[in-house]
Amino acid sequence: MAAERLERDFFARDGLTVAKELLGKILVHETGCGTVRGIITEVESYMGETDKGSHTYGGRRTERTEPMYHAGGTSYVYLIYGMYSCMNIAAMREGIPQAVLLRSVIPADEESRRIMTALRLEEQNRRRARQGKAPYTADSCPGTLQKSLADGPGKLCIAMGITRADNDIDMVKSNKFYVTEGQVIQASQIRAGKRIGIDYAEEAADYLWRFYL
DNA sequence: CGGCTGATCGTG
DNA sequence: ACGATCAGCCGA
Repeated sequence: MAAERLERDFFARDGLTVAKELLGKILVHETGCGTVRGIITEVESYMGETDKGSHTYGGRRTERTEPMYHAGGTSYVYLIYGMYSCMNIAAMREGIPQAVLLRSVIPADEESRRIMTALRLEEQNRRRARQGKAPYTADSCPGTLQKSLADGPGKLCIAMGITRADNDIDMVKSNKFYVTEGQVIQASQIRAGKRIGIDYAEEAADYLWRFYL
């Protein structure tokens, strides 16, 4: 019944190939609230030390970027803007820091939808508590919260319960955090666009290295 | 549009 | 040690 897990050879390819191939695959995370499965619908490629948009541009191999230098299939989860996590999967092999940023998923089944909604509601209510506002209930929350569950890298991590505790995990070996086969995607279903949020990357900001269904 | 938020990393 | 920077999200 359970779909087949992606192995090392899948991830041990270049970052553009791995990114496009990840579309339609299923990200699986076992959380305290249950197992969440998300169909990957939007990704971006970060192509290593020569890519001005990458954290590893110019060979910045630091404690933070270390997971990108690890074997293809290694998770790279980092904190952005002081409040959100972003989830990447390393491509290629040890020493070559290419990676794929996961930007958007949709729930793969009803159970996953339930968990994602609960996790997003929980996060939203933490915000409301800081603002001194009454918490939402499942019924009183804005409809957009239900419809835009995990469409953005920060929201994806919230909805799938991904935190920095999930950083530098070998997703080929882990039993709690991995990727499986999913939908068959035709090349004609894949759109490409500019990567988001890297205005500082000069000409690299215009490369069409974002892929989505 | 601006505010939120804190780890990270280059610079002194 | 310090401070600018950020591969986002939300609400006005």
